[in-house]
This record gives sequence, structure tokens and C-alpha cells, in this order.
Amino acid sequence: MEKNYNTKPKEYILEFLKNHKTTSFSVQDIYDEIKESGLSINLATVYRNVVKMTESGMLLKHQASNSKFATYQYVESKKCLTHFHFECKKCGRILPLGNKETDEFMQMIKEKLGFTVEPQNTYLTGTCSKCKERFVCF
Amino acid sequence: MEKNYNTKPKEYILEFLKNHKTTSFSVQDIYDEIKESGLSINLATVYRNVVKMTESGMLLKHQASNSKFATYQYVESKKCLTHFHFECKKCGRILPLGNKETDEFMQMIKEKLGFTVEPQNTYLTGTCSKCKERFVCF
DNA sequence: ATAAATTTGCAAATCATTTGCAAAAGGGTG
DNA sequence: CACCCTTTTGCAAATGATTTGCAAATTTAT
Repeated sequence: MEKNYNTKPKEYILEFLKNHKTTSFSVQDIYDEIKESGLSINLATVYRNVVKMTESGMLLKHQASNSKFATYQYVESKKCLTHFHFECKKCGRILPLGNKETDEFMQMIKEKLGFTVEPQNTYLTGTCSKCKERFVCF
Repeated sequence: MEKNYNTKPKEYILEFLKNHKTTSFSVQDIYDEIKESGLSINLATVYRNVVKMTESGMLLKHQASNSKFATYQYVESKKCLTHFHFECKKCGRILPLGNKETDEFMQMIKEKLGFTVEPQNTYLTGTCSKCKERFVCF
């Protein structure tokens, strides 16, 4: 078992997470925002911490197919782990789906096919209502 | 509009696709198999062709979150584009879901939330029945 | 304050994918 | 078939996100 030391870089990253509870972000986003606020941190340090936080379940990693880099979301409570996500191809937004609907769907997949779906890692891809309106003229 | 030339490398890749209609594969897989069969091809050439085939809709690209490289599937007919996929975290298999069940689900998502889901780009992640059995002893 | 363990910063390594460029191949035209 | 223009290839080098080695700095318990 290894100990966990409290350091400045960790403190900065946790502060970032508190301020980004509802949006997803990249490692670079964390680094940039900390730097912009005048504080000192190293990109490799952010990477190392994000890896650990992901392993511990504090962060949820997602690699979008069209993007080169991974994005993460802060898992504040276990409740976050019961949702499917919807990822809009156009604006890139990631939104949680209500689990009233998805619970039933997951149950059906399990019964009929034997697949145990992990909603926290499941992303439905498509176009959100805002983007449909926005791009309708093209 | 640009012309399309028939070349040896393309021919080899198309042959590979014909032999891999039901499994997903990486660019490296294509390259390796062609090389192993004694034919000559360059990795960059495979990449370039795969990019074009993906753009044209002949291949479907998927970037799994845990993997560094992208995987592809051959889209033989439009029918392939109506399915959700199920991706097993343990064995990495990607399986199509029947669309009797998913059609209804997609319709519901559209009506309630305004999201137009693209099933060909949607992957449900979890554990398949085979892997649940296989790993039950660990 | 000392010592042991962890973490950091920096630079370099990795590794999948992309790209520049000159040479080779395709395919239409006469 | 010979010619020309376009596309494609092979090779090597570039890219860019992420990882890693290592020495120095920081943390925490004693």
C-alpha cells in the first residue's frame, strides 16, 4: 500500500475539478487553466495525476473517435456512474442521459443478449437538438 | 472531382477486407497480413488508403478508449449502418446489436430529448456473456 | 530536523498517425 | 504503342499526445 502526499500540483488540479463539475476537459485544459491563473505546474505532472485519478475512479476517461486526445469528467458521486452519455458530433458536448429510460434498455440487453452494459463508459453518438437547429441551413 | 486509380496496394487491401467481413481490425493488422502473405506494401500507404475508405464510408472507424490505435470495420452494405455496437471490455470483441430493440430506444431518445442517435457510431461498453463466464473465477 | 517514501520538473522516449517529396504507376489520348 | 497528366506509392522525417527515466525537491512520520 502506498501513501498519498498532498502537494501543490494536486491541490491545483483538485481546485480545477471543483470548478468543472459539469463539463468534460482534457489534460491540456487543466494545465492551461492552472498556468493562466499564474500558478506553476508541469504538464507531465498533470498527466501523472490524471492517470492516478482515473485509476481511483475519481475521473472518467473518454476517447472520442474524432479527437486525438482523451477527455475526462469529474466523478463527484457514484450517481454519476449510472448514466449513459450522449456525445454530440457537431458541438462535442457530452450530456448525461436520464436513467429512467436507459435502465429499462440495459435490462433488456442483459436478458436478451447477456451483455452487462457499463453506462458510465457508454456513449451514444449523434446530433443534439441545438446543433440540429444550428446547422439546418447548411 | 478526382480520379481513382487501381493499384496493387489497393487490391491487397480490398482482398483483406473481403476476408474480414465480420471482425474489426487495425491498420497494422492489414499491413501485417499482407506482408505475411509475401506481398509488398508500405504502412503509410495502408494508412492513406484506410483514411480514404473511411471518408468514403467503406470503413467505419472506432477508437476504443483503452486502446491507442483505431479499429475499423468493413461496411459491406448500408444495413451495417443501422446497428448499435456492443464492445466487450475484456475480450475487445465488437458485436452488432439487433435493431428491433434499439430502434425503439433511439426513437424514444429522439422524442424525449431531441437527440438524433447515429447507431453506426454508437458503442455500448461492458462485458459480454462469454467473458462473464470466462472470468468468473478470478 | 532527520530519514524514508513519494512526487515533481525536465528532457527524452514512445508510438500511432500524418506528411513532404521524388519516383513509379495508371489510364486516357492520339 | 508512345506521350502526358494525374494519382499513388515508398521512404524518411515530422507530428503530437502521452509516458518515462532520473535527479532534485517535497511531504509526512518519527
